[in-house]
Amino acid sequence: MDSRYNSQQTEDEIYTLWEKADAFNPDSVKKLRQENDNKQDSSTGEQFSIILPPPNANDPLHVGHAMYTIEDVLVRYHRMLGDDTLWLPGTDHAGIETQFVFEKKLKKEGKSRFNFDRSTLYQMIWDYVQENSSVATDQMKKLGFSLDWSRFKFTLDKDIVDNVVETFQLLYKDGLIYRDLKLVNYCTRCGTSYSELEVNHEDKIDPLYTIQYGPLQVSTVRPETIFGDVAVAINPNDDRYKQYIGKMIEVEFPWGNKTMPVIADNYVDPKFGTGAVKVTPYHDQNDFQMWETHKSEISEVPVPVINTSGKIYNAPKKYNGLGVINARAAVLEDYEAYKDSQGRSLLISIDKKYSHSVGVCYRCAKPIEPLPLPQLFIKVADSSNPKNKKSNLVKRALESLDSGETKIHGAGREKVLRHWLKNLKDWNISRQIVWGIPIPVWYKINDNEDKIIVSFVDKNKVYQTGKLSKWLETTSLKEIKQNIQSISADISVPYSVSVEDPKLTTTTEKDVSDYIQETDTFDTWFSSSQWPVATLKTNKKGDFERFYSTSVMETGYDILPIWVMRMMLLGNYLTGKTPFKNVYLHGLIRDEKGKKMSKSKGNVINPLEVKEEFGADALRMALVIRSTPGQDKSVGKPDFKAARNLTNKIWNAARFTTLMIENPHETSVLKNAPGDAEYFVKLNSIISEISKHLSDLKLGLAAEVIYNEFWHWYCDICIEDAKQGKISLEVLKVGLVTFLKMLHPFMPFVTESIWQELLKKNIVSEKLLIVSDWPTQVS
RNA sequence: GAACUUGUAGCUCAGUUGGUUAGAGCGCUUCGUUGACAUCGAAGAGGUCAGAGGUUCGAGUCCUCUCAAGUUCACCA
Repeated sequence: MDSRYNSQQTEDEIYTLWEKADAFNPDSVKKLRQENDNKQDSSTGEQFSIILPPPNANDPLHVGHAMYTIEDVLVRYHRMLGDDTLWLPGTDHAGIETQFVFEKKLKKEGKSRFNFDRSTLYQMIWDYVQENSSVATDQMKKLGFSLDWSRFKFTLDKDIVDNVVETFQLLYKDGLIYRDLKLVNYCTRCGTSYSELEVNHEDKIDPLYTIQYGPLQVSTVRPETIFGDVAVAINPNDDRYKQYIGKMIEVEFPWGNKTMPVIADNYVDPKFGTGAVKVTPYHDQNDFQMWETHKSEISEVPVPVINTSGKIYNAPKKYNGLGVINARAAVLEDYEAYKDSQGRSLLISIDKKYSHSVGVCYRCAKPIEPLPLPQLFIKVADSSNPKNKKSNLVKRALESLDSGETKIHGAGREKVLRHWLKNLKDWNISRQIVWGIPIPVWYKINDNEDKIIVSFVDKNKVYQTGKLSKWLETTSLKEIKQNIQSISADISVPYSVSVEDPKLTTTTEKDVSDYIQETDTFDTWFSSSQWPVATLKTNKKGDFERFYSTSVMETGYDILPIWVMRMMLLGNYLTGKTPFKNVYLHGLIRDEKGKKMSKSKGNVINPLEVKEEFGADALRMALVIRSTPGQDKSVGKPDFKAARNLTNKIWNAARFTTLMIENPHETSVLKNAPGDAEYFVKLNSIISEISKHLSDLKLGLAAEVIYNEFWHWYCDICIEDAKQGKISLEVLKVGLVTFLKMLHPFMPFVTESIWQELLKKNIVSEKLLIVSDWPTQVS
């Protein structure tokens, strides 16, 4: 053995050794363990399973992914204990993320998604993802993760897709799906709507304009939405304006006059601005709410004035087609120039330092546009049918927390989760992108041709959009369907939920369908939220019964609401059982100074680079040692270096112990030295301590204890004592074997590599450390 | 406005149901190549555990308040 441990030389070789033995597959581990030392079956009969949070299929790993180490430590520990252990890998299609990246690529080539019909675009993205799909999985192997690759799943695998669609149908049957025209959070750059969880809020300073509004004055930061106004609102207790309540007022605009009612609503804060608010139902959430409650007082039917491209429409001609920012400028310019009949300006004042918070796209940071779109929603807290316990998704999830069926590990995160669950709004699951699972909803065409807007690429590869009725005059339905980009059906159009065209199943006529399919796809998180159920149901027969509920879900606390919570909603709904008994939420990885990592700061750690320089074991140990769930963790070069030094220490301790056993000196005692009994007492207490910490999911502590005991007890004291014959070489060997086993989950490569050396020298008998027995009390 | 988290050695952090002289890594000082490891060993300096009060035989650990930092949510015409 060399005097130094060389991680580069051994790691790949060791991983191959495990893979060849099929040591990650629970179906072969039992046999492997028996063969390992020709022993009795030492299975515990317990089951232990973790579903890997699927990384994006087309992205390389970042440090956050290296935290999968936590899962690997648990899995390796339980495998050695003799539990029936599964760690199931997969990757995610990451709908919006991936399409966004792909569109960037198209843009570079001078193209856009509007050049392609849906199926062509889908195929292009598919190919693109396939090209990159092995990046993430290869990297996971480099870090030593003992994932059962034979059970690998991709979120767009056909069986997974079928499963997700089936869930949707179930939800629909249970009355938990509805289609409604609501204001959704729409990003006009990404071209899709988002759920409330995907909107970030940023503080911004924008001018606040106060304008004359009939006899009242109102303040707004968004004058461009003024075309969509249908009323003015004041607080019911505001004495200044009481006389106007319920009255119609005449409002003068630079482009003409309009009469509208004054409504009274408690939402209006009399102390803010002038105490009067213009009501634009289709472009502001609060206005929408006010409109809904005061519908009977407002005769005018609101119209949207901003479209999904962020352009003005349904406005006076000169403004139509302008982008939001340009429209704002144009409106202001006109206000500045305009004088009313008495020569006064309608623009009263401008507060240039007005600070407010603006919802922005989590993906591209562009301000979110609240737009009225018909979308599909999941009722998260349906109480209309108390008999059907399943139907209140939120309640079920809360119950599983109350009963302890689901335990949350992570400083204070359970409270956060409960808060989320209690305040959760219905979940918008429609996304206007191609890269995802198509929604199995079909709209009836007959009698609704005027209510369905279609966009498609025509014969000449030109993007066309308009009412279906208009296009059917010149183009066949078949052709439109083949080249479809998107459709938008009015909320009044009847629809069926079906995988196949509902008409085709009942008619003998070919291609004379009376239905057209929704072009929206599911929110990626809708499929992700079924991941523990779907991966096990679509895998080897019996896997679901064998491994569900899973033992641990380990992920970052940042996706607690967006993912973990939703898995609880749907997992419980689908199976009546929690998808995971424990949720382990790791903290964010920060740099050595405790600063957040970001590309602009240049302090991002690439796990693969760390692996190259210090070895995978060092990376793993540095991340796990002294980590606590829910708490952020700082790591930097000194930490990797310290952990790398540990690999070398282990290597040398093994080397030297072997040397002593093979060439005992005169001072050595082979067996029964005076200190042996006391030594065993200590060793036993270490074994119990480490085992307890690992069973309790206290990995940071387990790692720290084993580090200290190995280095400062075994190496510094025991080896020195053995040199002087205070303890025997026999027990020193037992100690080495025990420590290698306990270190293995954390540092699998160096320990297995030493083990193979010891095997050659007949110092150990079990053939593979990875499937060896976890140490029990020695005597 | 609210909730949550954090405050322990120069730095980054552990501290397991309250229980001897409060720990680690890095850094620092002084020694040291005697059968492995200098990616090492030995010895050592360094902490009124943010502050104040309380519960207790006993508090870094539990409770209350104060101060500070961070995160998230809500509102924003």
